Amino acid sequence: MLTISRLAAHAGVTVRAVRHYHQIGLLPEPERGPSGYRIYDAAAVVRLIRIRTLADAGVPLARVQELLDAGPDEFARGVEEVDRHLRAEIRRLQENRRRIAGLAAGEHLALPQSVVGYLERVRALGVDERYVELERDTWIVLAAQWPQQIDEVIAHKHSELDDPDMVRLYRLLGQALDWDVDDPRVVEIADIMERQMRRALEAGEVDADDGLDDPFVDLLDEAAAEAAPMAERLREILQERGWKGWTRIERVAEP
Amino acid sequence: MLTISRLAAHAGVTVRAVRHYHQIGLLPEPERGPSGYRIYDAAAVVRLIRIRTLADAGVPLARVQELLDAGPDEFARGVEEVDRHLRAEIRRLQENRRRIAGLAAGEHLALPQSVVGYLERVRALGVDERYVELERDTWIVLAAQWPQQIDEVIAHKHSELDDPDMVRLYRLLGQALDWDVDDPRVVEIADIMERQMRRALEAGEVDADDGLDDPFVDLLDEAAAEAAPMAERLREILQERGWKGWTRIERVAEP
DNA sequence: CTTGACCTTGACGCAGCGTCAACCCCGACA
DNA sequence: TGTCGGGGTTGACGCTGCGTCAAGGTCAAG
Repeated sequence: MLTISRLAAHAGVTVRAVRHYHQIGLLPEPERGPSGYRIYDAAAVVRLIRIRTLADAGVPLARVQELLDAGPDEFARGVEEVDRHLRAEIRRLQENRRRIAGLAAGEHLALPQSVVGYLERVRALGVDERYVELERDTWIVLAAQWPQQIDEVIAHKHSELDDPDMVRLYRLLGQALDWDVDDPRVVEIADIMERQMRRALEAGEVDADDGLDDPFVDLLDEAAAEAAPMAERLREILQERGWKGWTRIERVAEP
Repeated sequence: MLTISRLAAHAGVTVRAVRHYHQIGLLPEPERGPSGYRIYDAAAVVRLIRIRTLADAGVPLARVQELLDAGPDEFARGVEEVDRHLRAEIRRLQENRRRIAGLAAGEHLALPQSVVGYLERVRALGVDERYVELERDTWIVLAAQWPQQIDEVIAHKHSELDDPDMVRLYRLLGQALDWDVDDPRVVEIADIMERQMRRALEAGEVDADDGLDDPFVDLLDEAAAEAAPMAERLREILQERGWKGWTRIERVAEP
């Protein structure tokens, strides 16, 4: 005869768990002794061990119930399903581990390796850290939007950085965070941007059907603009010259 | 400007989850429009994606809070810990998969491969299926008790089966389930058992310090005895000859 | 002006137990 | 024989991370 705590110990579970299994009918209530104590036999140990084996594998207790009370064929099918579930779960965790791996390197979360590498290159150019952080946040959102295409997009951004004109642009943007609203140097930024936008447009690199909806693009532009006082002035200049957009380039009018 | 459902969609979570994060202070409550609607900006999307990245990795929300609001060093340490946790979880699931693998082969749950193989051999000898199930249940309990040593124990049981005397014993035990209480053939079983017990004792195979407590051994014996009417008679005969025990052999008196 | 799709707060529900609380019981020791 | 420590009993609330009504107010389109 076993008391509840000895039963639990033999099966490697807690007393509370055993009582819970009684409550939900997973383990039948045993006879009681004259004192009201539950009195178990060896069969209860066996059943309890089976329950734990399935439960440890992540099977919900309700399903455990079904499986243990089912015939051998239904049971076999259930076990196969459990194994599929385990495999899927393992894959999910491994995927998460890969994603987590990038941030241990220092970048602040939720970015694929490729983007982290790109940001590091930008930082190495001497671009202001605050600007790098702005870019980073935009990339976090974009990476969530296009989990597939992000590596390709980043590869293209990398190639853009081979152009010294683009490097100069980044450096200027970094400095521009501290400029006054009417700093005249904003014109140089506008010049470079116009060159680059024109080049991109001619190279057919501008893709209007990028999976982003317009209001969302506006929101990203707006967020970027909030960071620097001169942004509004830059927008005006570019608009006068027939350009619109930041996150996504758009040609709105011929000059 | 984003409404809650568009925010949720951009980050790949449910509206309910976003509200939950507000409730627990994980995501700050944004401004409200004149209608009382929440109005989000791009920063909220970024924060929300970060939250999900950590939460998907199994980090409890309270810990997510701490990590996101911590400095980069504390953050790095936290991420490393998360990775350790992920690795441990993956190992646990893989271990469960191995355990589950055995039962897919048909045996009814909670047994290591070695035991499944042993039971199959016994079954192949033509031993009654009901008796095999009795053995199986005992092994489930024993395997839970000695997860390490079980393979060794089973290897020894395998070698015992090389003895035709032992094979005969198993077959008789299978048949004996249907015998009457006073069937005279029980004597043959007792004879074989005595021979085997004596042999085991002389070979030094009997280990009193096996990690099982006495009441538990008695319980297992009792459970086995309940299955067949002749069991009690068998016990008496063996006791007269100075033997005790079934699950564990004990010499109680010289003849 | 009506739809139908959104938004709001508030509340209860779920698994799988952990953790009191308040009480009873059993065996050992003085 | 009392008592003491370590069992047992039921009952109830707590925890995480939301899902899911309910009972309304709002927004944009037709």
